[in-house]
Amino acid sequence: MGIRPPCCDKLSVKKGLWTAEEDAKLLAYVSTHGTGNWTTVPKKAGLKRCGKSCRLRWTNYLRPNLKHEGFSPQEEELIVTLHATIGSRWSIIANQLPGRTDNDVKNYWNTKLSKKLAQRGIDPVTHRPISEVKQSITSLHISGAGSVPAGKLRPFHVGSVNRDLKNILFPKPIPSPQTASSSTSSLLPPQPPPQDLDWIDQLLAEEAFSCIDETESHAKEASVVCTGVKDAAALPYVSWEQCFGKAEEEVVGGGMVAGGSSSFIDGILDRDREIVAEFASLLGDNYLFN
DNA sequence: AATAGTCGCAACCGCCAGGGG
DNA sequence: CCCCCTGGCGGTTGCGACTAT
Repeated sequence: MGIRPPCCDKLSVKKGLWTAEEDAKLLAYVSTHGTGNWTTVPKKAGLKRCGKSCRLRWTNYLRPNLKHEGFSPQEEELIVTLHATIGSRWSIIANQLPGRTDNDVKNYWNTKLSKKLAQRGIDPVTHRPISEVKQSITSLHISGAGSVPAGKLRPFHVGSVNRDLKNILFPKPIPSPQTASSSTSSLLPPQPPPQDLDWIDQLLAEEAFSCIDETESHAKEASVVCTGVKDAAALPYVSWEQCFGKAEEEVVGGGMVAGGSSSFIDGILDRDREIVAEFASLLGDNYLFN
């Protein structure tokens, strides 16, 4: 890779905050001539700025119909939901928020939302409970090769912040009557989170809800692994701690748990493919996997 | 009142993809 | 097909405003 030439003559270009006069010049020029070729805009508008800087100033601040007030709870919800789903693709997220720019959304995420999530014990990167993320990291260290027991892998989880979107992406299976009424189980039957919580509380409540739900099914899977009995339905219920304890011993001992286990990275990649497929319309065809 | 620390936003930087010659 | 230019994007930094000591 060669050294890229600068996008403009940096020595004669002004940097830093824009003055009201510069804003007025840029606004006046773009209002009458449109944006067109940004590299020629500063010269034609009488500005000692880089074209790139002009474009940024226009799109992030001067463009009409931009919102300059704080983010509403509904906008917060949407940002968190979309970030949980597609990650830090700020331009795509911003496109779903009329009047907001990618820079706005990115700044708001970095300064407010990520901290808010972290304070509530949610990892802002994975949107999973921090304790669970730490445990996954510990497991990675234990296994060394990057493999984790089956139960350690949970699907990438989206909170309840946008129910319509979430129901499309992650339809929750209706609990079977058997599961729902299993009063003999040492685990409480899964209860849907109450509807009157704020979005972060709901996020936490659903995390707990899904942990219970998935822990039970993973325990069944692990039972098969631990006991060697193929038909999970025929097995007596074995607690998750029992099974995972045994599985972890095998991992520590150098052996990998057979069946039902998968690579941590593979799990992430698989989920990523699913997400990309679901959001193909937003991401464009280039992101589709063959 | 002075200083240090923190926060939030605007802007910059470097990389990449796409289009045109 | 290759090269160059431009626009777009995400990560990072700079700096003023605010708060705590």
